[in-house]
Amino acid sequence: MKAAGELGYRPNALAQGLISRRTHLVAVIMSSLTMLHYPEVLAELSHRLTERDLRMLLFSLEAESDVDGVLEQVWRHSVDGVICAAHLTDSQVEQFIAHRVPLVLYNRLSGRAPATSVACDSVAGQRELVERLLAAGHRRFAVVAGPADSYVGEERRRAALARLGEAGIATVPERRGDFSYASGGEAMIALMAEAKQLDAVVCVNDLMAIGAIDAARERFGLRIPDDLSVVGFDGTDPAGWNSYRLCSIRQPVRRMTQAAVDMLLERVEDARIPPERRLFSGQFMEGQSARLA
Amino acid sequence: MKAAGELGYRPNALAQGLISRRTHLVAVIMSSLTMLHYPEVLAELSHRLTERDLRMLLFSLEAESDVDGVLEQVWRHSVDGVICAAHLTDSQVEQFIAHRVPLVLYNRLSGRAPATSVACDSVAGQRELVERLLAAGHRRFAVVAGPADSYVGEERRRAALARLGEAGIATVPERRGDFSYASGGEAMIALMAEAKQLDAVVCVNDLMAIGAIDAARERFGLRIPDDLSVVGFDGTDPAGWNSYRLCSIRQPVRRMTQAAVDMLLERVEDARIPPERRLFSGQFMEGQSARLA
DNA sequence: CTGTTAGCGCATTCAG
DNA sequence: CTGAATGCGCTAACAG
Repeated sequence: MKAAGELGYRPNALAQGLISRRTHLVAVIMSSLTMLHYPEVLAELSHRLTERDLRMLLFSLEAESDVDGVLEQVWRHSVDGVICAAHLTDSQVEQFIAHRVPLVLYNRLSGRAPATSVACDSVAGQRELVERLLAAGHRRFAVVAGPADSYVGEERRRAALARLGEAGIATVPERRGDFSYASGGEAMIALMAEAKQLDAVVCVNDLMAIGAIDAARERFGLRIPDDLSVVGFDGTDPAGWNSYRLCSIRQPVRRMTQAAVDMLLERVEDARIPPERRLFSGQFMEGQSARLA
Repeated sequence: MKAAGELGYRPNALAQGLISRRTHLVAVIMSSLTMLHYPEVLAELSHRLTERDLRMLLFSLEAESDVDGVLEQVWRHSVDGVICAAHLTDSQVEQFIAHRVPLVLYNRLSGRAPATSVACDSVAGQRELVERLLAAGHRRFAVVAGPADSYVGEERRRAALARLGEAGIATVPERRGDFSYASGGEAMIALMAEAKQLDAVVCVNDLMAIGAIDAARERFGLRIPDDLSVVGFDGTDPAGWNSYRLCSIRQPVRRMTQAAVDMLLERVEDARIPPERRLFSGQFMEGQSARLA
């Protein structure tokens, strides 16, 4: 043992993994890495994994259709588990059970197939945002939604529309973006063309809200929040920049990633632990992009 | 073979790697994942690696001192090669040679120990920025530098000061930040306190430039670029946002990551290929944050 | 060309 | 408690 250390011996992780059936590898699957909120998630995940003596095998998807290719690699590398922040079909979720690879879904729930997941409560967060806007007297709303196939995007959109419906506001102009800055601006411009007058624009993520604000200011000379309120979602760094001071819901990324890693590791150590869903509340950030009184 | 495919057989990557000595694993080492420029690099790297049938083992550093721990893991996992965007000491670079693991440095050069690297030409880029500012008549400059131990940060800082020196401008107030938005704002405030009057602030990255602009506007009511010119470096997404339209140098991330992967793979396939340095020119982005005429 | 065997570097078992 | 044998799943070299 001492001689080993002295001459710089390192156990070979491949051989160890091959025989012990524990590779200390966790695959992380993410859709769009550049989507502003994900870098923070990734950084936190990386640290939480390292703390637990796990290594991260990162897969990012150019198109959602690449998932099968990624899963192929995942099986071959006999990872200890997978954290997935991309859309999985029921059949894909079932493959994890078949391959006996523990899975934790990040910020999304599974469909029919039950799976362990950790998520930020989009519904509660989105309702709170709308609620506050309503309380401040806003009546003419518009929504900038995400792609129809985005889980969180749709959840937030529906939550916003539902809460507006409860307040008797049934017709709400909508536009879909792709979560990007540019699409937020385009949505804003389209909405302004459609609706003569707007009080508040609800965007399902911060980046589109930022794009919307920039477009509202530049194209229409609107003052935020005096002429128009804009709210976002996620609580990313740029949301806090002076130029925006976005009213948003901050996801507790630290605790969520911690939970994801903990839940995954539990199931690595005991595969019989049943699926579990953990929902975290987001924190309301008042900012200055919405008139709230 | 057909029966194999039918019953869903997958070759075990561990066993393959153990015997063939090719794991198709590439370790990517990055310092601060949240540093705005890196998510883009990471996304590109991921795609370029996937194209070449390689998987990414991602290590992010909380502190630069973690490097040794990371390298330990790297050796154990017998990766095919490493792409490193974090600071390495000469002794660490030499360990790669000893372990016969090909290494490509990203946006940094090695010290004494020769290593393959790909980088964006900071000196040329920074000189171009300063040059244009000088040509437009700016004389009273300030510099917002990065941490003293950052390779690119120092390179850009020295390039800016050198070019200013050539123009006969010897005394330039300086502040160091940590590349973050907040530190850019703080540096701006400190510089305004020190210098009575400023024409241009040269920031060594976009994020600090954005922070500086926000602080200049909010704390001092300055109009950019009428009252003050601010330039950044990197050409990240937020630099292009309407609120900033930063004058900056865009790094050709796509080509740089492509080159990094290509150069690495060459050396995986033939370990005798000698070290090589590839320097890419950044592209000047005029933006609207600097008065250039 | 198909079928067998050795061994990659370990952990785990068993005998001594 | 120390030491030798077995096999994880594969590839490569070998024999039939």
